[in-house]
Amino acid sequence: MSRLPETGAVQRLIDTLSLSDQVQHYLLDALTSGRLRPGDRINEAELARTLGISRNPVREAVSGLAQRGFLVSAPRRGHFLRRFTRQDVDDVFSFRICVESFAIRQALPRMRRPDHDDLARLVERMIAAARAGRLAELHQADMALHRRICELSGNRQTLRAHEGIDTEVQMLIAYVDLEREPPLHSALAHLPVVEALASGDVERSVTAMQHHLETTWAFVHRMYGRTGRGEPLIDAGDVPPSQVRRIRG
Amino acid sequence: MSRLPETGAVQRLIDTLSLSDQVQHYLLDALTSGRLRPGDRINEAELARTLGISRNPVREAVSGLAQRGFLVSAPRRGHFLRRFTRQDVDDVFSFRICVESFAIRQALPRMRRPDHDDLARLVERMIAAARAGRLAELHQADMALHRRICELSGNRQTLRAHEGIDTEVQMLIAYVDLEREPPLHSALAHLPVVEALASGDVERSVTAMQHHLETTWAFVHRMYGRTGRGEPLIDAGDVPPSQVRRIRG
DNA sequence: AAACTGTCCACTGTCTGCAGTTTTAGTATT
DNA sequence: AATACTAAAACTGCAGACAGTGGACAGTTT
Repeated sequence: MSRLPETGAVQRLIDTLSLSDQVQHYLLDALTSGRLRPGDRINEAELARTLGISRNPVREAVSGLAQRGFLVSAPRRGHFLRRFTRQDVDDVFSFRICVESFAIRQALPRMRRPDHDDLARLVERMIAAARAGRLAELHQADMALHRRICELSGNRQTLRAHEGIDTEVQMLIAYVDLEREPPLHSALAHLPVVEALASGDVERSVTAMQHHLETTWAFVHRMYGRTGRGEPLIDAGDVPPSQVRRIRG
Repeated sequence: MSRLPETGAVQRLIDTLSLSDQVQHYLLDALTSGRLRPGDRINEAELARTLGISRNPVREAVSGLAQRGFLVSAPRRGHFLRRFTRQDVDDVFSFRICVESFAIRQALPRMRRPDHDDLARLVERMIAAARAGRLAELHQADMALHRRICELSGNRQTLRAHEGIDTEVQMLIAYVDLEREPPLHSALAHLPVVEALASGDVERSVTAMQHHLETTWAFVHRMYGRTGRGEPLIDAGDVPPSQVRRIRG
């Protein structure tokens, strides 16, 4: 059985992802799509059975998501989807403004004509999608736009940070299936940003982006009950159901 | 035997971390202390034997570190400690400035007298350590100071991002065992930051911090060979040794 | 009725074993 | 001697299994 020379290369294209990675994507999709809801428990064995694989890849995937902060782990009890408080919303969005502003500052001086065209196309796609009522595509192009700006910054740390934020934002808006901004409004909101970028004016671009993000922030913020900006910083939101264990009095 | 009210807290001290977590700490220490050098391969089986445990916990730990970006994984070939380029240094430090400036902006309005005292004590400890030549303690207090500011910001995203940056910085400076800044100079450099914070002036504080970080940046930057800010963004530094595989023919 | 105790079940954390791939060492060939 | 080829060794990725822990429930006691 002479192994073909290309086998290696072909393989690399086919089986690119390990089972663990596939499980992670599966879970991330479940998380960001709202199929899994905050507080939900991840049952490793059951998930393994469902996917028809052993528990090892599942464990690696789940443990990775926990380390990245998307799940909370309770030793010997399992992993749970995070709960979110109003403070989490504020933390994520304020930090997001910080990161994306920084991305613009680094990206703009490096951007060339085709890059600007890229962004413009994305906005056009958003508008078209919004008009046609294709919300999924609108949402996807939205993320792509923000991500692209971070890519253009050329700063890997920025891009990495943005990935985390992005996932978190999706989780935030997934489980309050919100009447969000009117789609078209949401699409048009990106226009000033791209135009400012095209003008080459850094400060104007940053301001435009900040304004856009603050608007989104406000929409999401409104969905979350009063959970206390002023509350103690106890990691409260994260306790799984029955961990509310009585402190005997 | 009536359980004492503190039982919960005590438990948390007693019940040992999972093996995976212990392995991760072990590896993180190896990474940041420079005991493992860039390009080094992690041999799961060997590590498991060394620690006297099975490969599963090791795999989970390694996989987690890879997902957090501290190791690079080559499918079916193993995990390797990242290599760093000059661009990595620039990315990390410019982003660090972004994050810590943001941390100051959020932290300062929330800081009270005891918080300022905390920071002041840390600087004193640094100076004392520097004078006494206790470099490890100096280094530790240094990290604690920066971390404390992020904690005081009350923003979990900021704190999380800082943890990643912090680890990366330690890896950066661990493997070029550099003749760094003179210890005392390094300690004293934090004084303006803490003083500015105490004055309550946000902009002055941010400026002081930026200046401090830029100085450190310059020191580290100097250690790294010319690898090209202008080079393509190919993830080049990360290819493990023998991946330079011959293209037959 | 409330609280405590003991038992049972489900699940996590960990271990051992196997298959397929990559790497390496050794051998043959030019 | 250097290169191409081959066979063995090593390692990763995954599967299956076991032991110990935590949670739920029922029975008992105050």
